[in-house]
Amino acid sequence: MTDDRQTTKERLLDAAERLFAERRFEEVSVRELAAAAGVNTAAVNYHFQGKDNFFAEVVRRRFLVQRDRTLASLAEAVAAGGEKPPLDAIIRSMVGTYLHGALATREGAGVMAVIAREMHTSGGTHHAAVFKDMIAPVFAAFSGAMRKARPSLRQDEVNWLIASVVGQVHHFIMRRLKWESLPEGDEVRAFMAHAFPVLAEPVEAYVVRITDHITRFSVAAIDGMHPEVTP
Amino acid sequence: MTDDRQTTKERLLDAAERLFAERRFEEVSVRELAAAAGVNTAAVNYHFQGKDNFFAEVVRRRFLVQRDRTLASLAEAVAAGGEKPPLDAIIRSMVGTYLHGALATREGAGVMAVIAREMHTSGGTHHAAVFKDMIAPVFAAFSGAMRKARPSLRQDEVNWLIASVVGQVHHFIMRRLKWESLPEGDEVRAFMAHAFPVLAEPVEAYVVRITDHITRFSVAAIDGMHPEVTP
DNA sequence: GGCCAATTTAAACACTTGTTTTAGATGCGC
DNA sequence: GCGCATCTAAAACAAGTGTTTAAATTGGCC
Repeated sequence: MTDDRQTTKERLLDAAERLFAERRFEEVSVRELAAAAGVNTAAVNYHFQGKDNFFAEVVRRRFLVQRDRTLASLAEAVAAGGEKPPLDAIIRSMVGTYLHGALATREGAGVMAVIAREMHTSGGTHHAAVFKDMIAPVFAAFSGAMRKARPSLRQDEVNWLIASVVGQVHHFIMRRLKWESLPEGDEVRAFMAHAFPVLAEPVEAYVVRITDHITRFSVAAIDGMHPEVTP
Repeated sequence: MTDDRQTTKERLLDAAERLFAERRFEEVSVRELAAAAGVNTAAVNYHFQGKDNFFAEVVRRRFLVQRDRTLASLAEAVAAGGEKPPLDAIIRSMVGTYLHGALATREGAGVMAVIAREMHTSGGTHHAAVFKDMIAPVFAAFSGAMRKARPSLRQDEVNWLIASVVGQVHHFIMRRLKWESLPEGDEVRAFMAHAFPVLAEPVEAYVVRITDHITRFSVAAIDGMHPEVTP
């Protein structure tokens, strides 16, 4: 091999991360993965014993990093807030790191997009692992932080609120990904950009702007639905 | 043919509506569609000139009905409110009919699920038509109604608010569809039902409950972000 | 250098996909 | 009954899938 700076295994994982970011599992063929990595087709099966395992490995390699980043950011926001951290900071932390991880970071982008997509599908072998290792811990941490910020909230109320926040986050992630996937002259793309000029801005600006909107929208909603009893 | 109560064309359309409701376009094969309809495989190509056209026909047959139902419900809510219809009624109408159409009606369920899914994918030939005929008019009507209810809102502000509402709606639709697609003993399913007991209830109850939550959440958010100037 | 295991390669395999072909059945006006 | 257009049927087609095979190459170690 002329370029020995990476092993075949690593080249495959990197190429897969890139391809799976923009197309779903079934839409990317093994031959295409191998070609993008510049390796032989059979390498996928030799090193990973099948496409399924390979995909699982691609996801697993990155998403724990992203999860820990999210948890760390949340923990920081909680710690900075003292005994009763501000709700605003908690939601902003969650939404911000999630959006950033899903759209702006080169490393995590693929995986987060995968998760956001797989969340919305029946899913094969992977979904149990993704749920247990990624979604459940983040959900638990988010939930705990919110109850610290608003101790009067019941657990089931918190669950509803989180669902509304996550729904918005996913929607804006998908909206961006869809927009990016449309060709330059597409009329739908034009329509979207007209209604949402922020789509045309660089991804970092998009993330900041969306984070701000979701945070303010959600905090206002929570304060309105569950007003704090001011002594 | 022994059962002449439906033509081959109609049987195909009905079967397709059913199958496309739970699996995406590429996941359902022509052979399977034909088998489910009890017709020959080649019938799809004979009557519809290809799988793509067939799919487009399946969607088009129903989604205009759903669109008109949504617009009618919204128009009614606006009309009932007089000069300045209550925001609550408008959002409840939109969210309610959308959720109901997507989850509870046997006829529209498939198509709405398709749209909710296709909204979040690159999409092939269909997406332009879906956007122009379905999403754009509904968006315009929703947007107009909201500006009637809150005349002080600018158009771009309304767009942001609608995005947050729609994001929630899609999320709760997908959550239900995902839950229904999971097998009885699945641990993810158990986790979801534990955090959201309403998932275990009949779909009508689910729709009502979700509609209420999204409406109250969103109205509180809008009132909090853009308080009305009370003279 | 020579051996052996690990890796890479090109080819083939078994299977599924959407579509086309070719022949046959059916229904209807005359 | 005949003729004709419509429809259906089974089979074949070409292309693509994930995977396996079997030979070739590589790289380290004695």
